[in-house]
Amino acid sequence: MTNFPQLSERAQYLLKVLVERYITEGQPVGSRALARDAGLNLSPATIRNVMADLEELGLIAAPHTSAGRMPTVTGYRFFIDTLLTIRPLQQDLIQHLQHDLDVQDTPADLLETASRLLSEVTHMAGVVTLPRREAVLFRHIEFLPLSEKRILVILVTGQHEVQNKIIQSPRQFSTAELQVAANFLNANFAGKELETIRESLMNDLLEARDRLSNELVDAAAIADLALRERNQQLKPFVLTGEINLMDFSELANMERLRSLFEAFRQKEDLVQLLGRCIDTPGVKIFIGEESGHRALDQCSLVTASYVVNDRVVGALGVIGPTRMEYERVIPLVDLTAKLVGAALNQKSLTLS
Amino acid sequence: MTNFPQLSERAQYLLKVLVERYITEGQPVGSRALARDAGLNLSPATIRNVMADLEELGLIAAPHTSAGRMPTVTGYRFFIDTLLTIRPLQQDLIQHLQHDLDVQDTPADLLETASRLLSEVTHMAGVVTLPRREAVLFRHIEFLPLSEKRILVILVTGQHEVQNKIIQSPRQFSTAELQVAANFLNANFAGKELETIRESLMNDLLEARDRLSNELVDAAAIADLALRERNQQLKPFVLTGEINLMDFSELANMERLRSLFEAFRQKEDLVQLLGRCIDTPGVKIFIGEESGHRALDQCSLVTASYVVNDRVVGALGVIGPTRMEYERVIPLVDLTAKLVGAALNQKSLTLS
DNA sequence: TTTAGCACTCTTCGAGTTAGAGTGCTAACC
DNA sequence: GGTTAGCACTCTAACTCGAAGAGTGCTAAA
Repeated sequence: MTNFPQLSERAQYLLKVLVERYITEGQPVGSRALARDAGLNLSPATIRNVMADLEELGLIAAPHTSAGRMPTVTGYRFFIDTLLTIRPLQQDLIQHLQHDLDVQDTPADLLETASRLLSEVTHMAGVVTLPRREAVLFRHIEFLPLSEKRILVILVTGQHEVQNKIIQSPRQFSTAELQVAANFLNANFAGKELETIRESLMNDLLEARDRLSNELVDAAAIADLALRERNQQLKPFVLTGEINLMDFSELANMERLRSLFEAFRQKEDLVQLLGRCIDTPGVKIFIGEESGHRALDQCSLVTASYVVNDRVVGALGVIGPTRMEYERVIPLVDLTAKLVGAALNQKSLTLS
Repeated sequence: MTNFPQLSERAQYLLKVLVERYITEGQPVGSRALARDAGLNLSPATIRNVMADLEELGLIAAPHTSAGRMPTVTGYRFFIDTLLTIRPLQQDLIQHLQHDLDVQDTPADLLETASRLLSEVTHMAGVVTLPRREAVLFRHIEFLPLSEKRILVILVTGQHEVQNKIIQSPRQFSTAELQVAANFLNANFAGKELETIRESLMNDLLEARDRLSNELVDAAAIADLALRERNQQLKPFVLTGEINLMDFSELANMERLRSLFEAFRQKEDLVQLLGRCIDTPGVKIFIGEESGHRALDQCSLVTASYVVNDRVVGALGVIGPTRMEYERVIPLVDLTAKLVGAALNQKSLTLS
């Protein structure tokens, strides 16, 4: 956390007023306007002296000589860390969130809803990572024969997530054979970790191929294909409301916007950034260049990690211009993360 | 099809050259440039006379007095309908498409790939509707108990599509009970139409409640919930590469772009438009305002319907600025539609 | 029918001007 | 010492102006 002990109470207060005004107006704030807003009965000249100090410290800056001042990244940082007065969420908004995030639905739908809510409430972009699962527990598997050697695999994990893919089997299997294989896997491995299952199957296969029943060999072969490389990471997060960002004048520049959207499409930068949030619990904020990603230079990212079964497994947040109403966004992101965590908690309780 | 019999061969040829040049250059075409491009050994003055005629007929227009001419919607229409020389696709591109669209994958992934290919090859936006299924055939169902009265339903249809949702059952069921219910449904209804199954179950239930086994009553109750209202229509098409559209100067306008992207998000306009394509087989083109949707005013849409089992079930295409290389895009869309149809055909052959 | 010639129109771009906003500095004030 | 009025200064935004360039339409001649 940055600190500026050399700043007087008054200077801090004036910085706060300046940032607040800049956030609502979007225009550099001049000394006259600030004098009026502050309500301290000080003349613009006095204010100017203070502003010069603040500029000296790198907290505010002027786009050019004869314009007012606007907060720098450091200025925002200090504002958020020590000056911000969080506005509690309105009661009806809280209820709205609780209602929408409590519906009994698949995890995928829940995250989609969360992302949509974040973007709708803030008029910015909402993002939610899929929960991380170091331990993906096997719950249930189903094989359906398609034409020739193709098999439709349906895999249900302990988190009630359903994945399906088509595999090419080495030879054609009958419905009955596949049923036997699925039954075997379901009966013996429910609740075990996915990778462990594969390994153990492969070991059995190598060690004792001769002594095993044909069914078992088949089951192992298919299971190996079915459990190999899951495609989870292709869609690492849900992003909603990107186009809201077109409405902000500070982003309304084709090149900038293009590279921002390109970053959203490529996903890597955001994944990396959201990954950093998962390490630390609570709300985390990246202002402008703090993110370290060019495309996000003009943006801020307010995130919070969400917790399922006492483990931080994902992060969600809001992406918008640096000039955003942090005092509203922060509690919103915070609450949403808690609600998402709670909703997912309910879901992953049992293997009944 | 529009026709202009009053146009001389020469005038038509000049129109063609003009449109082609406008498409590649993006600038209004003047008489001097057109004279050079046409290679007819005519002076600019002569060309000007012809251009005046073309303007009279509403085929070209000038943005202002002293600029060159550019095609109107009518001009593009006439160009496409009667002047266009289709450029055959390059052999390696054809192979690329065949390869990528032939991979054995789930239908959802196939459509995703098709959309991506369309956008990547054209540097515009690609769109693919999900196949329409009047008759959704039941193939297989699976019930997994979650906490309390919640049940995870996995439904596989005849088209190898996997849907999953969570339902609230009237009372708690054991794994075994659910297994019995699923077995009953799988054994008796595979290959039947989804709605028919629901109706028949409900009828049985009403007519002969007393005489039926408890298992059957339970199975019917759960199946009713499980088969009710599928959420297919929430995602009616796959759209890719929208951000490519930001690179076109004629669309590089915040308001325009914003409303275009908004239309993409709301989906209705596009659904309606693509729906119109499903009625007629073959390639269909909407130029600018022809689409009848404000947001698409500056865009053209080149679509083709795709056919599975001799039935037109979907459409796909490319969205870009009216100024696009139709002679390349048309055969691309055409071929892609055929390949998608063929790939889906293979998949939905059997219930084995 | 084609073409050269020419007057005309319209856009684009840079230069020049002005009005306004806001600053920094200085000197006076409490 | 903190505060303030006054003032010169700077920079932007918006406007005008003029010149250059592109392209047209019309006319009259080939």
